[in-house]
Amino acid sequence: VAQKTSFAGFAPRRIVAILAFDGVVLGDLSVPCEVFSRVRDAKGSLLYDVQVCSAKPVVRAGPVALQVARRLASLSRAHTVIVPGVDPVEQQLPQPLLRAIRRAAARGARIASICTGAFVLAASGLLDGRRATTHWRAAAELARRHPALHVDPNVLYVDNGNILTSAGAAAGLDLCIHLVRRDLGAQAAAHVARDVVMPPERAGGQAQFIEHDTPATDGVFASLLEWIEQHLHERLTLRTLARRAAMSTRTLSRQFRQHVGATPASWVAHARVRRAQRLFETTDLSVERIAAEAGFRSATVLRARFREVVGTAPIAYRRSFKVPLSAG
DNA sequence: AAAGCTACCCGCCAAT
DNA sequence: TGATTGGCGGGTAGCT
Repeated sequence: VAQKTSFAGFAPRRIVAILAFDGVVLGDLSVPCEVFSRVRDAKGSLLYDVQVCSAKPVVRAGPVALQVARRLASLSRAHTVIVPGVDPVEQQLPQPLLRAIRRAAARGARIASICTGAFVLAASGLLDGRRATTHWRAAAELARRHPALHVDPNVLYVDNGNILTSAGAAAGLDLCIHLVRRDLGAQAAAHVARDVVMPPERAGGQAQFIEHDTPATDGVFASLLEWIEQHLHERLTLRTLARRAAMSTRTLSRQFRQHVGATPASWVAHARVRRAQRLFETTDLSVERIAAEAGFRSATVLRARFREVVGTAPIAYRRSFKVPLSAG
């Protein structure tokens, strides 16, 4: 049950506690700092109290050492706890940290992880039996180390109510905006999104974006994925791909799933949407034309698939993401 | 908008 | 003998 104690005309400033620890990813730490400390009411006063907390006064973060003023005890008053990514993910996490997270959750605080912060939440046991996401590159490892989770590498973030996880660093931004929307409504979310220069379409909804990178794969599949990219406009059936890879269709489906982590057809479908996205961003081509370029059988199919994956209509997407040509 | 069709996906199993 | 392959068939997702 979320705390919604507010008296008429007076809303308590919510405490957002951001955890720091050895190996914390600086980008993931700073994004929530930026977002939550920019949210103000109409009179201009801050609506969140951002507090960075750690188990010890100084923590190591890549090339720098961070001096952190607050200790874990501060979590006891937090409305929301943000867990940034950890690198490397294999490292031992201090028990007091995990205990503090569990205690905060048990108290009813909202817990959200960014990127590989999901490994910290998983280690605390809070994600057992739940759907979760993390950076796509780490998704398989997360699933391997914590079989009790349902890891979904294809979404921006997963909202389980009081436990949330998000994908890469950029998705952490989406997650923070999402939290603001839950607390204060769409208008406040749109306002802070504008403040950090995030496009309104992306800020506005349940859109679940796909990360654009291709997974690291060995020989045959790397070149097969490459070949797919170059032949998206053609008809790519399982049979075609299998012939290309010199395997039977059965073996291809099996190997593809094993090495790439997706089925051939769904991979091709996503690749087509990504291609369409890029064309909408960088060209003025018609929907029909882009459909053809990206290998959709019709503009209708493109609209459906695009909406399904990206969460917005193609034209609306273009309106907010079109990259302007540099003015001369 | 509904129905029929096609291609996909995956469990199963014999063959390599 | 264990691992991988590839054909088969049924259930189904997505397109026409």
